[in-house]
Amino acid sequence: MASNPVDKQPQSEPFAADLLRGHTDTIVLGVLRDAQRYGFEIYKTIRDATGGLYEIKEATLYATYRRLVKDGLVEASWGDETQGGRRKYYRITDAGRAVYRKNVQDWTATQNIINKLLNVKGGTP
Amino acid sequence: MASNPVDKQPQSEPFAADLLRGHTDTIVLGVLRDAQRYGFEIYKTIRDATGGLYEIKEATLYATYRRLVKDGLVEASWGDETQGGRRKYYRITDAGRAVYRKNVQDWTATQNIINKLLNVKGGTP
DNA sequence: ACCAGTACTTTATCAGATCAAGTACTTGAT
DNA sequence: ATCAAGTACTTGATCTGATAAAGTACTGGT
Repeated sequence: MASNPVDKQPQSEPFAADLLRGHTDTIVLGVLRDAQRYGFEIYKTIRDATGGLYEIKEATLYATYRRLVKDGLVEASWGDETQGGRRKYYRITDAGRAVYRKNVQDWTATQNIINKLLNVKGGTP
Repeated sequence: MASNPVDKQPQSEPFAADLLRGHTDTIVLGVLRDAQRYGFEIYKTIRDATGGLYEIKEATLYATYRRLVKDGLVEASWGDETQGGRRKYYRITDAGRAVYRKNVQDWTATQNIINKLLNVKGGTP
């Protein structure tokens, strides 16, 4: 009677972000490369950049911001929205740019490694 | 005086495997696609496939095997090395192949997403 | 006998992502 | 005026997966 529990296949459920684990810092640094942005703006930028296909959760991002600030890769300061609606702005530092460049390289290497490993075809031919 | 603490740059330290977090299962499934293998063999295959550049730690892999077996994606059985030197062999199941295919697709999508996000150039041009 | 390598295992720990909830303000609809 | 929804930020608890560190047990070379 088709009691098959494999039923929902929502075609494009928001991505398992765990696949990106370790890359969030780099993604945020990338978004900050050319302009300062406030936290929620970064969140929306990432969310919208993939048409909602992929989303990094707010909690994840705000934790990331804290980490990046602690490590000196970005600087933070409150905007002067005097009439309410506070926004905390983030700017990338020189150290942040250096780390960003390195991480992009590592990411390229990682892609190559995984692509290679996923093609491992068994013994020597 | 060059008291710069940025000194060591070992050219190619074994990779930060955390960059692959979430992909280990898929990599192992990939190695098992065409033949059954024992645990340590999988470990060496992965280690050697990248010339030692990248290594998934034994503890990580054995934990992965357990998880894959629990989820029915691989089957395990002891080899009949009667004179000692026990080896536990792993075989991919049909469910495992299905998951592998799906994961490879997800991985491709993930690459596209990250590559896109790392190129986010700011506002509309 | 000893050491290095093969082969498997367990326990504890850590970082990063997420859940769930909360605070506070603004704007649009009724 | 009030209410819901969106903007914007924050916190604490929890989960997963990777790792360190240690151990067991066997084999082959010196």
